[in-house]
Order: sequence, then C-alpha cells, then structure tokens
Amino acid sequence: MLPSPQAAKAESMKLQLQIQMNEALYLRNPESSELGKNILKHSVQLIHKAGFEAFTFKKLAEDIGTTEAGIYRYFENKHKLLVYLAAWYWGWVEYQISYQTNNIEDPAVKLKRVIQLLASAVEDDEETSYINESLLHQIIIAEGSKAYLTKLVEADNKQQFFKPYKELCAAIGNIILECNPKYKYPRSLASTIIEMAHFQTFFMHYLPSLTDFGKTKKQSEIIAYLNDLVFHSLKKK
Amino acid sequence: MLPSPQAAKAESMKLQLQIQMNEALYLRNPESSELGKNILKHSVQLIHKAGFEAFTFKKLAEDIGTTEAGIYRYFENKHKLLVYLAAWYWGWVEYQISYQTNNIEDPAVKLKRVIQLLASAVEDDEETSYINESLLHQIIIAEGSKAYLTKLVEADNKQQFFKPYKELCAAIGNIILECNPKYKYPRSLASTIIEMAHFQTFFMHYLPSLTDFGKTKKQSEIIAYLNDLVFHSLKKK
DNA sequence: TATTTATGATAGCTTTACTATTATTTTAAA
DNA sequence: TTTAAAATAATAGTAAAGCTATCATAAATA
Repeated sequence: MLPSPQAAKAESMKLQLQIQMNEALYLRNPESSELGKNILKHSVQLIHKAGFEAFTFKKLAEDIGTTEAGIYRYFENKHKLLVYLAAWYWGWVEYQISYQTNNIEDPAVKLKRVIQLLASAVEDDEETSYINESLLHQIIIAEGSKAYLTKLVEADNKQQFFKPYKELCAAIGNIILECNPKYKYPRSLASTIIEMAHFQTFFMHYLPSLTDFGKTKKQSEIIAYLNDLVFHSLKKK
Repeated sequence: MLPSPQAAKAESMKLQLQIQMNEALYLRNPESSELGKNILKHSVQLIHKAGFEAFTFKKLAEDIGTTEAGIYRYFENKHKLLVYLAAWYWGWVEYQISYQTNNIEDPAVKLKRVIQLLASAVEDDEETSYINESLLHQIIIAEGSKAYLTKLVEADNKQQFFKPYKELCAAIGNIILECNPKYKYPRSLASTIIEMAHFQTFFMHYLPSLTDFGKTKKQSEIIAYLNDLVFHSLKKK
C-alpha cells in the first residue's frame, strides 16, 4: 500500500484516482456524498470564474442548488476549502509526477518531465473525478499562494495542511539530488521551480513585462527558461 | 530631473525621500495631510499585525482615532491601499538599488548587491518618512502578491498600478544583461529573483521544509542560494 | 419498521464594506 | 479680518458576507 496519492479501481472498470486528504481540512468528508462532490466541483468552477475574494458559500450554494448552511456542514469556511483544494492539487501533482516519471532512468530527463508537468496547462481527466484538473490548475496558479500567505500559516502548518506540498517539494528535491548529489539547495530549488512554473505563467498572461515571454505567450518558453535555470545550477564542473 | 523615485530636501536639512505615486491609486493624496500620513503609517502597522484579510478600515480608523468614512475619503477600498503600499515599496526598492549600486562598476557586484538588498531585512529609516520600511518589507513578503493575484489584475495593470514593479524588474534585467548580454531571460530571471527573495524568506520562517535553510534560518543562506542560482545561469562558456 | 443520518428550509445575528448627511473645524483667499 | 472653501468628525444607514441555530423531511441503515 502506497501512502498519500494512490490509485484504486472504481466501479465499471474506470481507474479512479483517490487522493488521501487530511481529515482536519473538512467537517464532513466531501468525497463521501453527492452534495460533497458537488461542493468540490462547483467551488472549482466558481473560484475560477469569480476569483477567491468574490467567492462566497452563498453563491456556491445557489450554483449547486442547496443552502449556505449546507456547505458549512462540509467546510468550516472558504479558507479551509481553498487549502483543501490546494492540498488535493499537490497530491494530484505528486501522483502525476511519480506516475509519469516511473520508467525514466536518467534523473535529468525525469527533472525535465517534472518541469514540463508543472508549467503545462493540464487537460481535464474528464472521468477521473468530480474535480476539473485543468480549472484547478489555473486556480492554483492564481490563488494557490493564498492558502499559506495568511496569519494562519503556523496553525495550519501544525495541522499538516501543507504536507502534500512539502512531500512534492521533497520528491522533486530528491530528483535534483540524483542529478547532482553535491547540490546544496535541493528543496529551495524545488520550491523555486514549483512557484516559478506558476508565477511565470501568471505573469506571462497578465503582467507580461515581468517575463521574456510576452510576445509569444507560449508555455514552451517558460519550460525552456526553467530548464535553463535548473540545469545551469546542477551542472557538475 | 530623475523620473519616479527622487530625493528632495525637507525642512531642517533632513533628506526626505519622495516616491512618485500613481494618482489613480487614491481619492485624496495621503501624503498631503496629517490624516493621510497617519493612514499610511497605521495601515502598515495594522496589516503587519492582523494580516490583510483581517485588516479593515473600521479597525484602522479606531487605531488612528478617526472614522471609517474618513479613510474612505483617501482610499476607495483596502485593495487599492494594498496596491498603493506595494507600489510605494517597489519604488522605494528601485531607489535603494539605484542609490546603493551607483558607484559600482562591475555588473556582477551590482547584481550581488541587488540580491542582498531584496533578501535582507530592512532597517527602518526612522526619520525618512511616515512609512516604516522594515514593517512594509515584511508586509510585502506576506501580502505583496495579493496586490496582483486578483481578478482585477488586468484592470489594475491598464491603470499602470504595477509600473514600479515592472520598472524594478526592467532595471534588474538590465544589470543581468550587463553581466551577460547573451542571456535570454533577463526579465524572467529578475522577477524570479524578486519573488524568490521574498518567498524563500517566508518559507524559511513558516514552511521551512520547502527550503534548505530551516536549521539556521539565516537570510545569508537565502542570499547565497540566489547568488548560486543566478550566477550559474549567467556564467559565460 | 424503527432509527439514525443527511439534507432542505428558514431565521437570525454580527461584521464588513460602503454611502450619505450634517455639523464643525481648519485653511486659505479676498 | 472676514469669508468662503476645503477637510474632518459624528452619526446614521444599507447591502452583503460570514456564520450559527432550529426544525421538518427525506434517505439510508439497522
């Protein structure tokens, strides 16, 4: 049995991905009922559409066709819901990485794959789950840092809410060390890759003069930049 | 006459730094009155203490000893105030950089100075202004990205609210090009340095396992990491 | 069939985010 | 110095956000 992200079979032979979630993130497990799944599904859509600041449980309830109080039975507040979605995302990304780099021997090729995964627009896995991964990816780019950039970081961190992010970071850090065991900053480089894959994407779209990709607006350029950055650092003398 | 950040003499021979602010950021210029200056001063303190989410104009008014309506005469809402503070900060940083790298010939030394400035805890300039630069620096680390991570980015960007950030980024990009005129990603590397100087600091304090500095928690290590990252990228073959 | 459990419907309360009105004070022009 | 203009304080009020509580009903389970 694998820890955290694990794949399990669902009815009708569909491969259903199950991300193991921290129970302290919710009041009632949203994956355990239709309403819960609807909360996840519609919150992704609504946050994507309205932005996290304008997103409210009332609007979400209207979208779903339930009541505000109904949502509150699942999540304490919208911050917890965002942290839940972020944790789900990090878990999902780590699964994608371990899955997609499974057979790759060369750690440098592995790391390139990781960079590509992080900086690429995700296609929705359609049948995989009630969560639209493509929208979620975009949400995390624009709203993800708000999950930890609060006065609650320390408390949330004590409750392990950011464990999936840390595990992802550790996993990437290990690939980095495989590339160059003497490299001194594997974790920081990993978090830099992750954050910059997202921020450079955001900047390219909305504040292009903070990047060098404003003209073409191609994600392939962000990937090229990150590869350049990372492999110059890891090059052995 | 220099554009944007300029130094001007104040009464009693004190050197008073004047950051040129975008007029669309405020309703009434906060630098033009005592109340306005108090709004800036106390908002920095209150955001630092309570965090941006819990920060309200009502609490700010109580702190200052004025009324909520009084604050609204200066700023449309707390988002605009945050953008104002961020713009002030970027302007101030650009001034610091141009001032502190003024006599340096070697662009590599210049760039090192820039990295040091961005990743260092700022000491408050005390007499310089009603804004506590040290607190503001900490605010920007924790809240700064919220200035642009909103559904308003495009509108705000059209109104040039992020010009100081862009100018800073361009200035650092130019130093990068002085180091290596063939480097392909000067802007993106500049925004990476800026963001990572802040994020790695935040992570080191609150989510240390996302970094390699958790044990010592020394900013000098962040500086060393960023130097390593940047100069490996800029090294000429 | 009885009973637990989840949901829906409704109400209500506090805080946030904001606007408007009038009185009063300060500043600056005549 | 008077007078008018501008800024501030005091107060009130509204709509929405953020949350809790209650009770009836429907669905799942024992």
